[in-house]
Amino acid sequence: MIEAPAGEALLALYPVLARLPGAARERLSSRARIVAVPAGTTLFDERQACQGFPFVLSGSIRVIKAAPNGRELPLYRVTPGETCIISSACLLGQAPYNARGITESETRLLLLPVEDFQALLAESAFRDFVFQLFSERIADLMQLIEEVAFRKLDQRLAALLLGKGARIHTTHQHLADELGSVREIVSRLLKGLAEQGLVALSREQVDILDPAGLRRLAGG
Amino acid sequence: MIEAPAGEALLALYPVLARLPGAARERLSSRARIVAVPAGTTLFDERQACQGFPFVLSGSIRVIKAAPNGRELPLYRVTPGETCIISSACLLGQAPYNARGITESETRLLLLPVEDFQALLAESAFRDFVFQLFSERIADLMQLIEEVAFRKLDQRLAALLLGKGARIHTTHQHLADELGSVREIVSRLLKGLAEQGLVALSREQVDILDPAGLRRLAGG
DNA sequence: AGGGCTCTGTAACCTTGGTTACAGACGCCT
DNA sequence: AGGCGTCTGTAACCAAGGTTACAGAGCCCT
Repeated sequence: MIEAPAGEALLALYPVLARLPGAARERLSSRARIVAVPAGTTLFDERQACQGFPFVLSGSIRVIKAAPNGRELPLYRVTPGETCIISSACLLGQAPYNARGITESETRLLLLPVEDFQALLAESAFRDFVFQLFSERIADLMQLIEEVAFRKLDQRLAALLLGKGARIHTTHQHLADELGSVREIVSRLLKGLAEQGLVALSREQVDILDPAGLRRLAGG
Repeated sequence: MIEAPAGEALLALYPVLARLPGAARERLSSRARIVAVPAGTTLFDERQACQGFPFVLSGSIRVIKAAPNGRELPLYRVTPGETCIISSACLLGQAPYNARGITESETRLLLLPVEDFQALLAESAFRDFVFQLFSERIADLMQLIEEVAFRKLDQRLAALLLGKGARIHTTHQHLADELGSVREIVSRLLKGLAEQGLVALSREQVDILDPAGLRRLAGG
């Protein structure tokens, strides 16, 4: 059973749930349970059957593809108010997961058992909601495929930096993880960017000096 | 208006349409039109608004991502009975296309105008159908991302060959196209496979000699 | 001050895959 | 037979990115 404060938060983040008929909401609140997991927890993994459908209340889930040799490629993130399309796809297609989901920070989520998710899908409002997220994510995945297949790493790095504000607090290792590459290469490329006067480097920090230049690099 | 024979074929390929209420079927058959397009026609392209939703009656559509330098990466194929998730996603998200669709052979399709597709989505049977296809394709796209990001070309080539029977009638150029690579590399790799006794090569033909060996290569 | 941790810089080297540039092979048509 | 177009083989070269292997630098803690 979900207590009032959590229920409020849930409805604020997922307004679609407020539009459900009473019975569906009853079922949701009686069957789902709230879990708090620390950062770095693996919520699901490749070839595993889907145990439940997550609504993220706080924190975020990082969904990645892991290579046999240990490298990883981030696919997307699930933040509060969003849903995880891989979970939806698995539940819909009765297929096992084909990616890994890891909490990025401490995360509170509402976990809905499989059968109840199926039941919820009978509600057209909810179905439309999931549908909408689906189509947005598809576009993201297309974008990702394009980047991985066609863009060079310096372009991808430039694009990544542009999405993070003027002063970025991070490590080279972390940037490499976000690109699915390795630390040394990112250091090399960052040095190149610095030599072109596009960024300035210091410990755990990257300052964007020339956003327009970066954009030019990223877009070519 | 769709004549009876085409209507029969449509219902046979897309049984979900037979389960629609009368009004929806009326609308479908009065508003959709049948088009026959020759092989190699570009049906839609990147950054273009979606003009209609296609049901494939015969032939097939090859959906690809095109790189600025002219190379292409196949994303998936739409064959009779399937739907094009990119089209669905565009229509749902009001976004422009982010890939290119080209007929692979002479293709007959039923083209449904945007508004009518939206209306059709109100029918839960149809929505479920699209949903299902969506989730299957998502899995395919994940697979593709994994291959492009992590697999070496010889592994991908091996996997490609395995999906085509024991005697494959094709050109190196065509195989390269399917992998998003170039002819010379495919020739080189095929030579390698032949030297390992996995395949035998002749003009426009590849014979699989050792499927188990190929599988081992593809899977590692 | 000294030890230990994380983060960064960097050089040498290797593998993969793409590019360029031909030469020959096969098949078909006239 | 001669000519042409497509398909294949192959070699030399190149660029990108990954791997290995260290050396320092900055920081925190005791």
